[in-house]
Amino acid sequence: MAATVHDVARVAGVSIKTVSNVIHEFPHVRPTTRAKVLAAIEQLGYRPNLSARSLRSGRTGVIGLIVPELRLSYFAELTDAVIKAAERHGQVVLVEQTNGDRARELEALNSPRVKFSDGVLFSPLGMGVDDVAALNVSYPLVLLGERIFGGPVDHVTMQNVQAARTATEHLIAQGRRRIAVVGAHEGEVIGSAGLRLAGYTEALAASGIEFDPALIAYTTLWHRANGATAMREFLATGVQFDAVFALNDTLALGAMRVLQESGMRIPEDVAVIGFDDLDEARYTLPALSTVDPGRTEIAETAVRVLLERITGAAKDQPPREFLAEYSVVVRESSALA
Amino acid sequence: MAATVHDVARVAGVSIKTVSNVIHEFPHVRPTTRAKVLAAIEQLGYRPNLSARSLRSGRTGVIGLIVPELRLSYFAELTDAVIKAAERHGQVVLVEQTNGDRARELEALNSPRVKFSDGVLFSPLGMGVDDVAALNVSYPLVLLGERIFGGPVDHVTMQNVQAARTATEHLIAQGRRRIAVVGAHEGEVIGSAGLRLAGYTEALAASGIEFDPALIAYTTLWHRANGATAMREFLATGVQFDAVFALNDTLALGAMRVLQESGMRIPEDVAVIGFDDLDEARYTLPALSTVDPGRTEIAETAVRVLLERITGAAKDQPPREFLAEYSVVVRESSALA
DNA sequence: GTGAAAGCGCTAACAA
DNA sequence: TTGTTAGCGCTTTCAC
Repeated sequence: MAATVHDVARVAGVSIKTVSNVIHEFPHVRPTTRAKVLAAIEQLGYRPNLSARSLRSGRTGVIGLIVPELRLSYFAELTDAVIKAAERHGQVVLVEQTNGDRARELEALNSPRVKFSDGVLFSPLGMGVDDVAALNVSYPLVLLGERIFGGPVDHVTMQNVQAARTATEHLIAQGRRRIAVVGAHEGEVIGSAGLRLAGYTEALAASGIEFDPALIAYTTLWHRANGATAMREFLATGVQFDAVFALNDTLALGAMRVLQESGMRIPEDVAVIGFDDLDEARYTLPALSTVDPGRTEIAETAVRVLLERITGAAKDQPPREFLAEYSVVVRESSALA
Repeated sequence: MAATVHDVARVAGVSIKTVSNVIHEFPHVRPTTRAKVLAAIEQLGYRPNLSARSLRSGRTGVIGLIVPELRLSYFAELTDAVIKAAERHGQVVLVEQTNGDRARELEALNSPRVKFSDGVLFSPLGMGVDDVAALNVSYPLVLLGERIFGGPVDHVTMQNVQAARTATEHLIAQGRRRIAVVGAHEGEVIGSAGLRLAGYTEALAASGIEFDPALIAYTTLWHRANGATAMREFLATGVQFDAVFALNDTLALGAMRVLQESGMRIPEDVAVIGFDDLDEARYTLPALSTVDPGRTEIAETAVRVLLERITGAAKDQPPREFLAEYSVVVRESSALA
């Protein structure tokens, strides 16, 4: 079996307290003693048992991250950023996937498995404002995304409405007037789709452009295939448009593919802009214009805020709301030379 | 503070053993007693402390996954598959990133943080055969990828040489003779790049096509930008080619973009095939032909094999090698209508 | 069918 | 400067 502090102490000829002192780099240990202990640790291949340590300390050094699916590039890149941010704080990340399914999200929140972590970052997709009560959990929880606002926990998110409005204004500034939207969710008000659509309509209104329901394509999940399907339906109906605002990059890529297949030129015939600033948006042909929603900042803020709750540093604070800075990234797909 | 078994026992008016019996669904508990205990659990919001439980049981139910970067789609999709496979076995996954950096990989193997898990799935990129000794760790470890073979641990990988050979043969069957390679690693023999290149040369030899070093592009990391750069260099040198075998899909996408920019038609002028079968390969324009290396099978096998080691079910087995089934997925980028 | 008590490996208060 | 010891919350053996 694995060596314990007792084994180390015995081999080194000291007490376990001394071993502990060495491990924790207590200042007052005689160099010779320290050397003996280190030698014993080396010899036995001793590794502290983290279960025991955390039972004692009440902390595990693990934070949970609950996301829909790593297959969705946005969440892969978010998870990447969260792991890196956590690492800077000496924390390690346990990742659970919910598939964006409401029932699984609710279950994940109550799953004892997640209790291994000191706290949880939660990015729901299926849950909505009606489920806000489910966020009342007994462990530190930080909410991500835009499904739920005004909940009982800290919330880190992006400026969806503002950013979508700026993106739309960019298209309008390019002289576009018939701007199609891909990826709306029927009847949604809160949520990425609803908020981004709101930003779009705000921009139209501010420019005196009439909102045309025929230009709004509804999809369920934001997969590439849905962007493609939505675009095929636009083309089939014969509705005229000179720009596309895809509510995320993945949809944009699917839509671009269909536009190109049909012989449309991007951006000459149709300008396209996405949302998320995925790595791949930079390398498509044409390179995809998009909105950088501040993903890295979101990850860093989320980890920092969660740790403030875990350590109690933010004990007396009411639930807080953090908004990351966004920027519109103009690339080839929306910029006439 | 959080409730413990003692609190539950007190509220229910029973002993902690009875509480434990209820939690573990021991058969011989009187229904009325059981109900009382469940009520107390509910009332107190009791959740078992997993640190204590795992200290006792020696198992955490956590498996570690060490990968280069989730930003690389291949690893995002692999991680997705691993989490899903682990979930089927009631395990949860702790993800660490190494950036593919050798030093960080070595450190991750010895990091006590990873010791929280019962065992580890390790996918190195920077380490090589010379580092095989570092795999001698004191916890269950399963190796993924193709950087190290014949190590002291179970290894789950793909049939790189065979699959690359089949992919190349597919291009040859389409009548291509000047097949460029994108993504080779200078001097590498073991590793995805080396093995896939070997499959390529095998296919050429079998068809009596001469190997032309001018057709091999070397890159460091397999990012899209490198595929693009490699292709630009090909075009600059003026070397003739009628097909491209990109050693992974991401490189293929970068290369395709440059080919299209330069006015080449895919697949008429240049056929392109990648490797990995990423989700996105299905939705590019043209849809990318690729090799499905059996990622899901790899994830499932890896989790199963690791659990066999953790539980001791495979205690007496020597290190084993598992190869997933692969298949060439022919799409538009390599198939003349 | 239920209770009492030991101990998993570690940390830290207290003693020496 | 180092040693002794009491738990952290849980499971489980052994009594009752």
